Amino acid sequence: MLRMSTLFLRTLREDPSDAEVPSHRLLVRGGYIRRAAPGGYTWLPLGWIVYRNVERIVREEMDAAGFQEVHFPALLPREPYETSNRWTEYGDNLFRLKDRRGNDFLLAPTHEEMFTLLVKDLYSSYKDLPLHIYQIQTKFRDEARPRAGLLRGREFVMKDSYSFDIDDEGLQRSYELHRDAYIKTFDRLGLPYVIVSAMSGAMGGSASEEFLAPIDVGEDTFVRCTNCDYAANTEAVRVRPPDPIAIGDLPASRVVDTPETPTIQTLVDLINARSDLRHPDRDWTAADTLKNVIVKLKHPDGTTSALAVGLPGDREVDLKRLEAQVSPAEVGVFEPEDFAKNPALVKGYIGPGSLGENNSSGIAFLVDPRVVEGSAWITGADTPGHHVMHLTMGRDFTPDGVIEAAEIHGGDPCPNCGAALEIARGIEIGHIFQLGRRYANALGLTVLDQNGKQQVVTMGSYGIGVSRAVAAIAETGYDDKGLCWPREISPADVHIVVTGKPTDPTGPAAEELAAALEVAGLRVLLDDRIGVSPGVKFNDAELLGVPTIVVVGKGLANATFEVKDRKSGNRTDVPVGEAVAHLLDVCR
RNA sequence: CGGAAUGUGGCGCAGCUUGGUAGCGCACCUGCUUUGGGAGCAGGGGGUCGGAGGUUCAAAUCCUCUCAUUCCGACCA
Repeated sequence: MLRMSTLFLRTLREDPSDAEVPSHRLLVRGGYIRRAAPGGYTWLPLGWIVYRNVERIVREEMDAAGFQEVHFPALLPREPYETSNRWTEYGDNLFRLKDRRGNDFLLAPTHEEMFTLLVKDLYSSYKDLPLHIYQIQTKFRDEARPRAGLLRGREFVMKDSYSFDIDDEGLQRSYELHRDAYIKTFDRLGLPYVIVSAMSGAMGGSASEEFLAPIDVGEDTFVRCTNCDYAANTEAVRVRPPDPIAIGDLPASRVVDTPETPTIQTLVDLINARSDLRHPDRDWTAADTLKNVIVKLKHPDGTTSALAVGLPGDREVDLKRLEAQVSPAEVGVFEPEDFAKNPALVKGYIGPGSLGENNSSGIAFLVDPRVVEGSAWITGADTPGHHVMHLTMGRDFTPDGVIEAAEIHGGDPCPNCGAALEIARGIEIGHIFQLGRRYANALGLTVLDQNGKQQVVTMGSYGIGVSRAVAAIAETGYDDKGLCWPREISPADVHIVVTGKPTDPTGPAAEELAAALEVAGLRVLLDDRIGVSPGVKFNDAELLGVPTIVVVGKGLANATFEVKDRKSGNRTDVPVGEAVAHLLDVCR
């Protein structure tokens, strides 16, 4: 039994000034966590109970799926990460340190290498596969900007699992197995989620999905269809291209004099104002123009190259989407001195005439999927003060390829069904993906197949942010009074509030109830503090967020307890004699 | 890494412009009263004002440097 009189807890009446998001604010105010370092939090007794409840559910679901738990050190030597090239690729996000002999170590940000090596160490036959192993471990990432309390820390707990299969079909089955296990886990945690297709990013590999809890304070942007079940991370959205247009007798392209039109808007205004250029049926819009943006790609080997992206003028380049396409290269700004080095580029009037590997600039020219064969555009004429109209793809220019780099707008058509997409934010609570053979290849994980031949093992990698899930759960269930935990997560089933004078019979009655509930198997938090006013106790109970609150007070004169549901606020007077049965009913 | 803000008892803040005994609310301790929605009265403990250097008879306050934190952006399995 938890007793408020002795619990290591101090609730705060006011919000801490450094906490912005609700979960962070309420977890600190309610005495669940305390900040110990930037991006690092101490779990206080109530918080630790909540954390362990989440961890237990995750573990039970992994075990139920037949996965086996192992546990690695967080402190690891450099070599395996050197071999997989992540000692370099992880960059500044890796916590690095040296031992007394000057050898390099790291605090693991994730454990693909170690799992791969462990399996290599023990297994050597296809008969041993498939294998699914996991751990629940503290991870370290030197985030440039930790924020939002537990949502993005530099030290956090993650459940990471790995699957090992002999072939792609096996990997697919392992992936599905994990997907199902994740669905069960998040359902049990009471977390709402959307499964979105995602990019695999720096991890390498192919198929990848994220579980996002749709919450506005989340850092991930995703789209979902208002009609069908399509959902995707914005990086992973594939634009639905329009049908190609027969070129036939489309108007010939024509260069027009457009002085003082360095921006899309000034250009559109000018051509709409000129009778000889006006569209016969409607006004021209920014979407009729083709904007050509030059970026600089920084490759991992240190070299740079230029890339031109052509996209409808009503859209900006979405850097995240672009980077996901060009990864592992990074995207940088094409500086004025870069322009100076390439005289074929006329700033403000760049067009397909100069772009492309075989044209004057020599810069690779990739276009948005909306730029289909037969589509006609108003775009730069590569001469100062001039644009070209009716420039038609497939007739007047041919780009080097297609790239998904334009920003996604709410209302864009769904790639599946064509209905409108909506944009939402979410917290990434889980990520599953098919790693493939990257790590197995790098670290030499092979097994003998039926024919006695060495085969490289294919892997899947699956993560749940356990400490982040605590915050996400807090984030999905709170109100202006405080937290509201799902029962299985809550630090207790019942929070008993005792009111009245110390000499009143309420104290002993509450003790008796608490003891009886414990015997019945319920977890009890008893506010037995003496001399604390009822208002303080009520407010603390609501702040702490135990799902069922029992008030032992005035009603006792009529032999009743008051039972309150934290979430709905509904109150019921229950006769003392029926209280245990009633509460068991409520809590089970 | 760019932009902005903030560092004063456990928490929230004032004081800084115009240098002169470090203050308020909450929390904490003692006593009495109070006890169904963050009680009252009285008394009390706790802070070298983020750090270093400088100016000055005198620095929380002015100057320089520095560190840290938070927010926005960039970055991020």
